[in-house]
This record gives sequence, structure tokens and C-alpha cells, in this order.
Amino acid sequence: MSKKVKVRFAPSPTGDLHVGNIRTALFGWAYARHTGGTFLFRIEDTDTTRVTDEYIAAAMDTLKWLGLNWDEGPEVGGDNGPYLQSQRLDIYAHWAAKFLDQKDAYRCYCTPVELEATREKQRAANVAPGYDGHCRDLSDAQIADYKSQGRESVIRMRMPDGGTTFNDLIRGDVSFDHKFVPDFVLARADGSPLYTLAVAVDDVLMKVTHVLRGEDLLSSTPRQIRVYQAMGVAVEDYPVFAHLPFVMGQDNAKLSKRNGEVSIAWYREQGFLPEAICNYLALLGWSPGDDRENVTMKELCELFTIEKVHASPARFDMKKLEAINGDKLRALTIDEFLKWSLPFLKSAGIITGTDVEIALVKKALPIIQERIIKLNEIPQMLKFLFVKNFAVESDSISKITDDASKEVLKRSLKELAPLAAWSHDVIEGVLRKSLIEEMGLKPRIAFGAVRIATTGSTISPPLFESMELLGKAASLARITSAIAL
RNA sequence: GGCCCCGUCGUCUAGCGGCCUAGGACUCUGGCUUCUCAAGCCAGCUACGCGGGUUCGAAUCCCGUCGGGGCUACCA
Repeated sequence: MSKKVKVRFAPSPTGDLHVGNIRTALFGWAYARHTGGTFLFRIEDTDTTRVTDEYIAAAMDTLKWLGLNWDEGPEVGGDNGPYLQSQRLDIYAHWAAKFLDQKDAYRCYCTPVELEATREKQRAANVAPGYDGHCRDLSDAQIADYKSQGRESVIRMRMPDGGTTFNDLIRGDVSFDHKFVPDFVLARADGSPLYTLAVAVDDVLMKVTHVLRGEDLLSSTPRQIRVYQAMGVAVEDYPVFAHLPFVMGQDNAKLSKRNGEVSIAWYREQGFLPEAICNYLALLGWSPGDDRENVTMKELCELFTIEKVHASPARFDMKKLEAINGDKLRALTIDEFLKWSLPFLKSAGIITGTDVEIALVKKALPIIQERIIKLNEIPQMLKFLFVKNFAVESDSISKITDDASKEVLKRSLKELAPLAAWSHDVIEGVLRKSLIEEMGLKPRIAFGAVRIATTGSTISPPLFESMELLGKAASLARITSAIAL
């Protein structure tokens, strides 16, 4: 029996979580759920200059909103905390010191200027740039000399000769010759750890079994494995790696703020459902292996395996996300749809949230459910029902001021005024008989005029249902004032 | 430059030696339906980067080539 799976998601929140981050989190979460394992969430904030508390809070909020709950990490706790690397500094210092003792690491007194000069020389000579091992085997006298010069020292890991081969779950065996993996820095002069030290130490200490991360970290893997070795971890206890391909932007450049929206917070504001985002992202670089594309979170957990993850990058396609969002929206029950809609109507200032308003919204939602692809379209669609100072859209006014339109509106008013029952089928029956049959008009012409007069726009939910919801008094009042335009 | 990764319709993908004259989805185009807009239905366009092998047979295996990407920090 293999050991229980523990997958970690360990972002470095230097900004809002973006599409790529979330795809990684989603895959890790799904894999943990699929295997009945643990999903661990850790914050990599060793670069204190770029990670802020706000970003950390936002990251947790985003994860929760998407339904990617973690079993171990900030807020929920666990046996291997703390889960913020900034709170684990003594742990990293301990290991760095140990590596120094073991001679796996050494102090490097080179200055940034010297290092850059070396790199410059290497570039000029067309050889692989990287640390040249200058301080690898300093004598006591040399060290004393550097110290007397007041030089500070970083801690560098010694990369032994040979190479590293590891099995990536997505890419198969990947090998690196250590000739191209220079000695790397574990800790800065002030003792603070770098990513490579912290990530490896934490993954081991937190008993992580699977590391799913972006392929930009692929070539840093030999360095992490080197840390495992120095820690004395048995090979069979190394975490297994799976490097996910990138999510690219529409123009095949790496996804960035410049070309397409990357922040998940933006999608939330636009009115994408978390389930749609997850469904779409799941299809980017993974497929269930058959033709199904509509998967629920539950199905994703059941179906997700790393073997089905692609090695090649995928382009982000907003149109497809929108299509999926529309499908998910249409699959909602009215009560669910209502719950998602209300915040958008309120923040747009269309309603304040009274019971009367909510009841009307609930009645109106069925007629717009199949007409929208994002929740942020709802305010515009239902505005006509709630607006206090109703006015026909300026673009549409000219379409109902001609004589023919006036005739349509006058006739409509005359036919509708006496109506005792105000329901969409009664309204439709009366208008069809008078405008279409008796006046001989084309439906789109006749109903178009009434539509503009009552909803204020050439585009609206179905006309007769809209008029029913609007009510008789308001409908007739709007037609009356339209005739006067 | 070096090292590493990747390469099926415009996009996401199915495909793991014969079921492929390459399937599905999104997009796009045309049509049907129709009170607008949608939704729905039908039809259509478009792909195995290229060149060599291996094999009776290759999108599937091998080599090369070209193209794309990542890394090459006291960032992650």
C-alpha cells in the first residue's frame, strides 16, 4: 500500500491569484480529493518585499470562493505548521547551519559586483553562466582575510559532480547534468532563506508527497532534490513532481495583465460562476479522456488523474469560458440564480434589496436566464422594471417617432386599456389580433415599437412577459408618454 | 549562447501501430425557428510543423530538422 497522498499548493502571493495559479491549485485539489488525500495550503512569503498581507488574505478568499478548500494550512491549522514561511525562519536557519556543518554548503564571500563580472565574462566567452565555485574551498586564511575586509557572506549549496534524474509525472524522466546546475544560494547574508531552501525543507517537513507546480520551476528541481539529499531524506521519501504546462494568453504570449485579464478577482466581478471557472480551467491541459466537457466539481474529483494531464501549454480562450459560464448559468435553479444575481443588482444600484424587489426579480429571472452569459449583464436586462425616471434610450427614440409607430402605439393603448386580466398571453392575444391581423403589420415592426416604448430599448427580454412583469399601469403610462415624444 | 520542456482544426482536445477518407467542444459561416436579443436545432469551413527512417501498415515508434516556451538572480 502506497502512502497517503498529500498535495500542496504554495503560491507566493505577490499579487492577486491569477489564472495559472488557480489552475495549479485546482489540479492539486482535485488530485487530493481523487485520492482521498490531503490538500495542504502554504504561503511562500520569503520575499518579504513583494508579498503583502492583503494579497495573502485575498488569496485565501479566492480559494474559498472557488470551493478549493484546504485540509491543512492557514486558518484550519494542522500538525506541520506554521504555514507561512515567514514564521518558519528559524527552521530554515537550522538546516542551513546543518548543511554548513556537513560541508554540503559553504559560505560565499563574493560580492554582487564580482558575481556579475564573472557572469559577464562567461557570456562573452559563450559558456554557461553561473557561479564558478570561487569560494568553494577557501582556506582559513582566505576566509579571515575576507572577514577583515568586512565582506558579508551568503550560504551556498555545493552541487556534487554528476547529475540528477527524476521522474516527472507529466514529462517522464528528466535529467540535468550538474555542469549546468551551479552552486546556488540557500540563504542571504542576513540569514533569510531563499525559495529553493524553504520550499524543499517545507515539503519534506510537511510530508508532502506530490508537488504540482508550473513548468517554470522544472529546472529548479535538481536544486531541491539536492536539499533533500543534504537533509538525509531517503529517496523513496522524496516528493513526486508534476510540472504543469503554462496557460498562455490569447496571442500565445504568456498570460499577463496586459493581454487579457488574469486576476481571478476580475472574473468574479464580471459574473463568472466559480464552477464555470473551475470547469473551464480543468479542461486546459487536462481532459477526462472522452468527449465530456461539462464536469461538476464532484465529477472532477472523481475523474482527475495526473496521467491525463498534458505536457504542452494551452491557450486561454475567453469565448469558451463564456460558453461554459452560460451553460452553468442556465443549469441553475431559480433560487440559486437569484442568490447569484442579487449582489450584482444591488451593486449596480438597480435594487436596494427589499422583499418586493426581490420577489419581482425572482419572477423576472426565468425570462433572462437563457439570455445572459455573465451575471453582470443582469442589471442592464432588468433595469426597465425598476428604474424610477423611465426614459427611452436616446438611440431608440427616433425609431418610434414616425407616423407608423405612433399609430401602433395609439392602437396598442386603445386595446390594452380596457383589459381586466394582465397576463402575457392575454396581452399577446390582443396585440396580435389588432396590430398584426387587423392592421396587417409585420410582427417585428409592430412589437418592436411597443418594445421600445415599454422597455426603452430595442433589445429586451420577451415583450409580453416583460409587460406583464412591468404591470398594466406602468406599461400604459410608458406607451402614453412614447406617443408624446 | 547553454541546459531543459513542448509541437493534432483558429482555440481546447480525443487519439497511445490497423476502428482515422482523424472524432467532440468553443469560435466562425450558412440555414431553420422566431416579437428583439438570446437559447435551441441542422449544415459547413478548417488540423496530425517538416524531412527521413522502422513496419505489411504511423497522428501514433525512432532520428533529424524547424518552430514555440522556460531557466540561466542574494525572485519565485
